[in-house]
Amino acid sequence: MVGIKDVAKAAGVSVSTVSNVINGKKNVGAETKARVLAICKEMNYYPNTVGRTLKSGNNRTILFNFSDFDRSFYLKIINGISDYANANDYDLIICTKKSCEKYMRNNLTSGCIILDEKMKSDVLERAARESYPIVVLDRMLDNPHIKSIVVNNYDAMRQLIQGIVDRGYRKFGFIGGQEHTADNKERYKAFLDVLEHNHINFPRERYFAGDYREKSGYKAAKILMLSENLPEVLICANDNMAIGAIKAFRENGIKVPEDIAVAGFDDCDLAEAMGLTTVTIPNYERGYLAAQGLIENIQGNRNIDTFKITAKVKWRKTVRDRLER
Amino acid sequence: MVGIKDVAKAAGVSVSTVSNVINGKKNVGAETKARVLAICKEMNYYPNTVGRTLKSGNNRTILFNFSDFDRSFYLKIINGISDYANANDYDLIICTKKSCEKYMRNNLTSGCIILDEKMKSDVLERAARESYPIVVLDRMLDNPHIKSIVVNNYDAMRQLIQGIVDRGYRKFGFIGGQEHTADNKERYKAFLDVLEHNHINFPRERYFAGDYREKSGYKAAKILMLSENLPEVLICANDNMAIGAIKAFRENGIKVPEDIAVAGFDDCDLAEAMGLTTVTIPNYERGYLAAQGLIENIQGNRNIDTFKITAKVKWRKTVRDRLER
DNA sequence: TTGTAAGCGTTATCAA
DNA sequence: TTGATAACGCTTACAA
Repeated sequence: MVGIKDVAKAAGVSVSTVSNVINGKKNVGAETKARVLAICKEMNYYPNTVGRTLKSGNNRTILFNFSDFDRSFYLKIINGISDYANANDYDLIICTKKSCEKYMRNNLTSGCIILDEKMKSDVLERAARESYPIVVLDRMLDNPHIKSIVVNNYDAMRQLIQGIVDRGYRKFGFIGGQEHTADNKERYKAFLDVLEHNHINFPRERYFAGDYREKSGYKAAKILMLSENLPEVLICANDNMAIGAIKAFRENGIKVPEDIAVAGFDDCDLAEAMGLTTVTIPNYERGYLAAQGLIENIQGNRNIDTFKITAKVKWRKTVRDRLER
Repeated sequence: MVGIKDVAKAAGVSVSTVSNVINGKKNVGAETKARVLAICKEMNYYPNTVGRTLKSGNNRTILFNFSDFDRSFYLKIINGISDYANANDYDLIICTKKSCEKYMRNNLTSGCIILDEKMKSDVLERAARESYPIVVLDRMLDNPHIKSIVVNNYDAMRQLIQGIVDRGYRKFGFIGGQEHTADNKERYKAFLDVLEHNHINFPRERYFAGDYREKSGYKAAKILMLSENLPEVLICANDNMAIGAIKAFRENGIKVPEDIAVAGFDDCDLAEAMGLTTVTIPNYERGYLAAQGLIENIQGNRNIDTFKITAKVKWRKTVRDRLER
């Protein structure tokens, strides 16, 4: 591998001169500069990031961590991050699982964005420091070097449920997601609050515990169908479960939305194709904002205020107006 | 940041001893080892990858490069790569766009897997070397340090088309993808070969040029509908275009498959939901095999034979048997 | 304007 | 069994 020394030798100058040239320092003669540059190209030389990083620390590189491969909206988030990073001349390293913890400790990167829910918060608290800001998605952390970017699940779910109430529905069913997640709690709380506000009773036996996966929605619907009378509408804490439920209904000859209406949350790819009423989250923008928030903090423009992203209800055909019969 | 020196000082030993301990060398006294380990934990010390890499070169890290965020099967490929890498104690760094070129030249990683079609082949030819093997997906490269893993598009398309012929179809339309890609050429060639073999005429005016995106399928279908008589079946070089075409047909009251049958290629998430007949590619497995091929080569078990992955036809309801009317 | 040399965090060699 | 020291490729004072 050709290194800075080889270039220096070939150009008949010292390594520092080569370094100064490739880093655009202006204390180099025009002639020397041209010669060195020519030789770099000729020898196909590229500075070694590792050597460079080790010395200087700062290297315009950020880290993104995720590990759930089932949710295709992750690609959109990555797209947003990638675009912002590129536009600002930062490199982006993405990693999955535990490698991330390692990279946070090295000065390979100058900061990171965390989406992986399996990443423990206390690890993040320990890794974050003045010279290593962190942005977390979908979780709230109170730390001077960590910025949170979260979706306003509560307001979006409130709008969805109130809209459904306004469309004449009174008898609700609910399939919850992974119970410990902040997402799920917020979504369920909004659901309950709106019903209460409208003096609508929600008996606990119409709550079904799922895990955000399609299968759990399918199973919950199967159980639901055992009961004497179906709810008028089934709210699911995410789209995957809603889709699972719809499949179960169809298999049993129950029509959506004629026999039961269904709503989800997330607006995944399938949601549009299936005509599922849901809540749409601007994922590309979320990634973009995360990268922006991180890079601003890296560059010293400190701002760790939590950013709440607005999500919007998408009315589609799995929920129709009961009053317009 | 706590470094090896800090640990050495705290433990009252030299840095080499600490290094030997954390690398599991056996030339260290049991007592010393225990003390050092305890202090590492206590001080929350993790070796710096950058320093380590700079010195040793080899660092059990591989690189994956992609840059198209529209295709959700990328996540499945990543999942496969990630699982194999993890199981073999390798770190995985994913990067998009041009950062990759940089990382290939450094010894940050020991090899890479390339999916990004925008990555130029000559760059890869230059980067590949004994100590830096490369695996390319979806392209064939003849280089002693590059292994190709490709999908057997030809056989799969042949099966699909022959199956459609067997189901009684004779009048075909075709929407092609990006014309320069190997994928597309192979798929189209198989299509033509099967028709010829069955003595079925395919007039060139029933070929439409697309670009693999949904919109181009939509537009092609719009144009198709201008003609006097529709083909009996429309073959699309991928699912996205097939979906676009189906949307166009539906908007114009043309029923699929009653008025025209449609087939795609890829088996994307939406394909199942829409009942699209297509070809399914085992993406998780593809990623897994790529990681395996790469790591084997890194470890000196040289094998650069091209690997052809078998894809399978998935018959669904957008193509029905014409004979069973 | 250019060169010398120290140092970034680690591992490897060799001597103690 | 342990420690001193050079080396990895680069940047950066500082000296020339």
